[in-house]
Amino acid sequence: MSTLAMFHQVPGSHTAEATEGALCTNCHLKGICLPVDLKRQDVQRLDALKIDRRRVKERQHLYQPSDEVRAIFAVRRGTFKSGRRRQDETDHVTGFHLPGELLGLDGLAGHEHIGFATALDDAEVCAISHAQLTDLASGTPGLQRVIPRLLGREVVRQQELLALLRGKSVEERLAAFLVDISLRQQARGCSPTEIHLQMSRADLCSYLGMKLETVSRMFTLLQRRGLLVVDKRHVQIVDLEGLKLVIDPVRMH
Amino acid sequence: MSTLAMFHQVPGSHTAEATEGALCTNCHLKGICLPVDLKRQDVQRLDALKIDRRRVKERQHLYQPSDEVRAIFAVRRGTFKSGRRRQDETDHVTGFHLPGELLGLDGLAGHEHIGFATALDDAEVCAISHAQLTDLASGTPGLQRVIPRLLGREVVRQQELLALLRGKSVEERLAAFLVDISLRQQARGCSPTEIHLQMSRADLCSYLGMKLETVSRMFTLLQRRGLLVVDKRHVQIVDLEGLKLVIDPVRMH
DNA sequence: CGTAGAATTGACCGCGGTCAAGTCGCGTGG
DNA sequence: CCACGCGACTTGACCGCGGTCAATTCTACG
Repeated sequence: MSTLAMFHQVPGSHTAEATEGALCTNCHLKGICLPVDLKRQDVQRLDALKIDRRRVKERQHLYQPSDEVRAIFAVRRGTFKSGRRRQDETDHVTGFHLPGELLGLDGLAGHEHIGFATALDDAEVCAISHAQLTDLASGTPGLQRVIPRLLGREVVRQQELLALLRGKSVEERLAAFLVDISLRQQARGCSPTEIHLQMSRADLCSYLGMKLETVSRMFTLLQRRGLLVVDKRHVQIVDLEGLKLVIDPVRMH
Repeated sequence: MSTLAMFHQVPGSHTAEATEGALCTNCHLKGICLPVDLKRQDVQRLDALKIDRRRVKERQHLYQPSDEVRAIFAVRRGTFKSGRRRQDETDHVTGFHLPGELLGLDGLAGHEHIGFATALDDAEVCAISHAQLTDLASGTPGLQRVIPRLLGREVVRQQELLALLRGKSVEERLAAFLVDISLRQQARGCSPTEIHLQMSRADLCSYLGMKLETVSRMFTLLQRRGLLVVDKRHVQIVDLEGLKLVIDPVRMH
């Protein structure tokens, strides 16, 4: 039970990082980062984990393929792209990660990362080491389920993207992406209509499975229809409901 | 530590299911089902879990959307398809599961299944309940990592499919699928060249993100090239290396 | 200024979806 | 026994979406 001992200390008491105590309890992102039904006591126990903070500058990698897996990460500030490097050296983006979202869950499968995570702007992450994950697993019943939950969410997230790429036209895909970003911004208190895209068109087309020119064409198409106002990487959603209608067209056959 | 007590009993000793003792140790599928680096003692501890067996007949569901999540499953016999039901009532297949492979990991995200799993032929599964998963998490260090590992593998599996649908042509996708099945059959001691597809063309095209007619066309195309001999759902791979070359064409631009 | 990268726009065309007809195997019933 | 229907699969003709190639604009930066 020695691993549990650390849970019983008063948060922010006799540790060197006393000034950073109660990291999770005080974090404004905890509603996004953690499964919703976590009890307050459980969150307080998370504070006892001495979670490392790490800054990552724009265009720098948080991890790369074949890096040793040491931790999973939660974004505190900034935006990341994550994905996999194919054998032909081309990167395929499989996700964008806003503050409060997790990174590196695919690393849990083995000892080496098979993908990459890159900061799209100056960013900061919380790193939860493997040792700390083990502590979580040995913790109270409320905490034991945290890791499987988070990984389950990751699986679901991938399935959503899969469904997007399979059934939908390029226009529907871009609309779905914008609505998705809008909802995620809203979830963290940002405007659901004013979007500043941190990623390049190249990243976007890699993620959405289409060509750079097509992304461009679809932006202008949606703009022509009065759903968006696009100015480079700044996108203003004029008609959010109309955009949602684009995603699920009424197909009859 | 009470949850650990059951690990210390002798496998197959004083339990009602004595005749089924040492389920995992004696299972010929354990090399596929479990992470490879699991120690023999750890596998023996798994035997102490009273794992339920369950038969599922052809075309019957193992679980469906909105079913309560009670367990994850390992295929013992038969083949399953799994996927998600879209709001327009169409099913999208996201995976096929051969003996030794796991099912229902997406359910760990919440209390209700969001997808379905259906038997393609008469099948049998091992069901590992949530309570047993919790016991695993509290178990020895070797076992604590099992669940994150398996979920990590699931995430990776989805990423592979994602990459397949994104970058590849329909021809490359079908070739990749056949090579994948070939490798998985080989891993469980079956012939890597003689394949009997348990799934319909409709399931296949749903999985590969193309239309039924296109699947048919690609089968005949690969056959015309001398890579396959196709007879309904029986596929004989004539030139496995040639098939692998189809997957990764040398693109220069 | 000159150069490079990011983004947009246009012209062209091929892959793969759509529609339609045809084949094969199989169970059902007259 | 064949007729019939049904579902699974195949094959062919057509065409539209989106990829390819190329030119242009615009901003950033040295």
